[in-house]
Amino acid sequence: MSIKQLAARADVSMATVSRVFNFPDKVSADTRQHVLRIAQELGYLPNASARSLRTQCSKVLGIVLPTLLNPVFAECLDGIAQAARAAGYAILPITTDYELEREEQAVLQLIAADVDGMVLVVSQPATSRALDRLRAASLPYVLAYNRHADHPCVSVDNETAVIEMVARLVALGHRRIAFISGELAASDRALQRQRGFCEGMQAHGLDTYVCLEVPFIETAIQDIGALLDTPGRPTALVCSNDLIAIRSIRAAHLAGLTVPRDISIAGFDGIALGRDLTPALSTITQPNQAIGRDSVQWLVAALASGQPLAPHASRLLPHAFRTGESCTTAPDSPSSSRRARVASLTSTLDPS
Amino acid sequence: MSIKQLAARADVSMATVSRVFNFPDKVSADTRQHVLRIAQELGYLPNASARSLRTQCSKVLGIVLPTLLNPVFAECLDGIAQAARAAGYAILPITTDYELEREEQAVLQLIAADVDGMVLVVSQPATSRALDRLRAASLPYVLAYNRHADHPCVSVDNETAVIEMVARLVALGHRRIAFISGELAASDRALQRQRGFCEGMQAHGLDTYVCLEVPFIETAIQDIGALLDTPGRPTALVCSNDLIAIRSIRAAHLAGLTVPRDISIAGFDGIALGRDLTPALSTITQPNQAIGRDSVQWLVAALASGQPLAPHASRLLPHAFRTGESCTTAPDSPSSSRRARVASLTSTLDPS
DNA sequence: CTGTTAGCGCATTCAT
DNA sequence: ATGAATGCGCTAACAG
Repeated sequence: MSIKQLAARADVSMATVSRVFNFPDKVSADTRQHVLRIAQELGYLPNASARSLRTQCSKVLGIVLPTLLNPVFAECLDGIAQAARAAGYAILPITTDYELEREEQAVLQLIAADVDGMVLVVSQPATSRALDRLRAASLPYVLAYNRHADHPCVSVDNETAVIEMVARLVALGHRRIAFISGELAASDRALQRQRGFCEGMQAHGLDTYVCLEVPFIETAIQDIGALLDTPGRPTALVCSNDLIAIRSIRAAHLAGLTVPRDISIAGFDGIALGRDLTPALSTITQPNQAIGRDSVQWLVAALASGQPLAPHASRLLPHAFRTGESCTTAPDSPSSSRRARVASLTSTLDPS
Repeated sequence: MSIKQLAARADVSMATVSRVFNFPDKVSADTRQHVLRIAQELGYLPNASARSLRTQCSKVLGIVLPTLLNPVFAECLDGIAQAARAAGYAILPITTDYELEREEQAVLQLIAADVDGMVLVVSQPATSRALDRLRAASLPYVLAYNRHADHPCVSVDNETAVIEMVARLVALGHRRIAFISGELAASDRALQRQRGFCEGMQAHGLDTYVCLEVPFIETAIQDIGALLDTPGRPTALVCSNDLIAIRSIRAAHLAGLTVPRDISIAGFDGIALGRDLTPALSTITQPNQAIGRDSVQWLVAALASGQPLAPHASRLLPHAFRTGESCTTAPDSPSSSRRARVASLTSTLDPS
């Protein structure tokens, strides 16, 4: 079903049909109804490829994400999809599994696919070859979760968030606090969060702290278990993301520890599932859907206005602290009375 | 950068350039190298819209899913993305939030987007208007998770799986078993699973069972809690999916019950996260990524061969039982000794 | 308000 | 092995 056939059936010109769909106002009400009726009958739908070719804009956004298996990015993609739909754009998502080579391939494929712009989550904006390609093609893009002065970014203040989380744990009496992260080289977020942890600890004069990197999910729980099996084990863990926090809770359980009675565990990301866990996950929440939504809206606005996306206009969205049940006062802390523990179970003494 | 410009720079015809990319063998090695070198320099990438328009095939697959916020579909989409990439296809995913109207809109949008075929998860294949549209457009498609004699489907045997799960729980001494599901009308899977539950219970002469529908996630935990607060409360719950199982564990916790000591809870779906939970989720696993992968491979094979997708060739992928820690012997069962309970903690007495 | 025409970038005849 | 010409379906000038 092409515009030509429809035009023939409706006994009007192709241009009129085109106007009916693109500028309804520029057509008399009569002919508009007429054309629409026949279009309905014939099941006519304007062909996107032809339109893209002609207008040089595809109404498609390329999306580059590390993975969909981490709910953080699934939630973000959900936000992206919503915003894109609202703005009349389709999305073409590609996952990279944190592999730099695939980031670059993804960008090349999306350029070839004729996308109007991209939203991407890369590992390291500073050194990304994918971004070089993007600039070479002078395609508009927004980075989500990443943060870098030379690129337009939508993210949260990872460093400050973790500094604040450390302060909360310290206020709960914790002194031996460890930081658990995935592969640090895999993302700038992980590095920012670790930096925040170190700064936060030093700010409280706690300079002998542990940072544990658990690169492989297969062995993560064992590695964390080993840390918890030491005599001077930490009384609290700050985890670089919620999935690691969940595994840490499991590691603690396998080590015979109860969360939060024996050890407090905090996450980062605010995945929705964390609310439903037992114990409910205490975590730093980012507005994942909003990060996706805002990235798209900013990109679309730039596309519409023709204005370039200015890196200095990058947005930091607010983080927050979700009071769950996985953090409470330190076991050896003076305030760690029975009353305090019971209260923690009702979520009132969580870091707040 | 168009083929014309590249041809001019390389001092060959457009046709030759086209051959270099589509039929490298039909060009002499010399000119091929020459053209490729210049293409590299100029950063030439064949334009997808133009190619689609010309060849009438876009190398894009439309994907229609209920939501990405349930890890089941995120995992499935991951499998879809992998298989599509391997076959040289891009994907255009749209989520519908279980709304029939949006299923239909999605299909129309994807038809207009010129996709070569679709993989979709619909609510009710039997009555789906979206599928009508698809047949009207005579576009190849495969249904994932759905199961219906008139459509090509890739799914698991939901009914049998739940029957078997009931048998396992009965073998563990459970008699008062309840079934918890989301909105039954929202999907054929939910109905199949419930049917399996009823059959499974009757097969053991347990005809007084409870089926609880918790349509709204906001109140789900409270609704389940109410069920658990009754005197003759169930000793085991079979949940229609893993997210509900996780919420049930929480509901049990809030009701002062410990899982699995006081109550056993089983899920359905096998989301990866379930392994890392505490207690690890006992659940019926489906091969979510494989469901996505197989759907794509079948669709792509049909596209390549021109053969239609025969509904009777629908595939049932094998389900399995993941032995977690959320199920054990019934509290009032004779075999529910201390030893049995301890063993259950080490995952050896889970339904198996 | 409506019709005619040209061309977006490419793959594919048909020549050579 | 290579080149010239055509049209996929559509929109945007321009003409009327």
